Amino acid sequence: MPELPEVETVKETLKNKIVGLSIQKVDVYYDKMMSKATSDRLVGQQIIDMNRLGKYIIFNLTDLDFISHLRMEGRYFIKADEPILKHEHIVFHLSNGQTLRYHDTRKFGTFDVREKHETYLVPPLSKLGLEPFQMDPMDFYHRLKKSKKPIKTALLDQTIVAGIGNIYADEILFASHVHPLRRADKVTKKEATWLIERGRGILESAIEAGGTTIRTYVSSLGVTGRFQLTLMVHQRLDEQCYICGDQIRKVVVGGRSSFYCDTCQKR
DNA sequence: AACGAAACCTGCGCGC
DNA sequence: TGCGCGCAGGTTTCGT
Repeated sequence: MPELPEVETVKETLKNKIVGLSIQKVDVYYDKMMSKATSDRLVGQQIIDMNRLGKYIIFNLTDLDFISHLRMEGRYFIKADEPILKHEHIVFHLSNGQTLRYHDTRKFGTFDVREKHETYLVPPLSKLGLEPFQMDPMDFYHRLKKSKKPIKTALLDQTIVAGIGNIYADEILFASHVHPLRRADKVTKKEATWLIERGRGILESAIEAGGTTIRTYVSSLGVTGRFQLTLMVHQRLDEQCYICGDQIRKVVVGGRSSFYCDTCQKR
């Protein structure tokens, strides 16, 4: 479910609530999600800081880094020590008596523990490209030049640029007037620059809005997002383009539903 | 090397 | 009311 802005919101919310606390016990209710060896390593560690790279949340612990990816539907909640709910798969017991709970309807989320010196040097984080905020537009242009994939697919490729998911990819393409099926190596320098710069703007706005886009996004602590971001194309099939009035269309690219305006976005 | 499909899971909305 | 299908904001793996 979450893309960079949502993950940033979750990370910031958690950071304000749990930094300084220690993990006293970890209960895993769905074994495939986290091995005993992994959960054992977390016990006794203090949460020193929290960071994010792309869509990964990084818990900086005393001796280790704990890396969490929410995939489609992962969420964190902080609760008192009360009965667990159906989709709560991992419960971290903290030193103030509260519990941090990992909730994931589809059980897609992943967890990794890394030695601090290797965190960014080994997968999964080592494989990530730069985020749009750090990406130089011309550097991005040259990366696109090497790819014959549709630009939509390239934007979703986390090794090319990190943090963009299906919703923001559609929005960024619309804002840059580029058709989702355009071959990546056919994107011009001007367009590559638009994709990065307008991408930054869209992601920043989304972060300011509390990381909300579609549906009832609920961040940590059960706080519902504010829905301040108006989506220009995503999920707007057959509705009118806000710019030209043409009908928004849909095409499947790389297996992902892609919404676009055939008039505003150049093929 | 490159691409799409399938896999990992569950729930929801839709048409019949 | 129930059933089957398609779909979901992600990523990896498998097969052609």
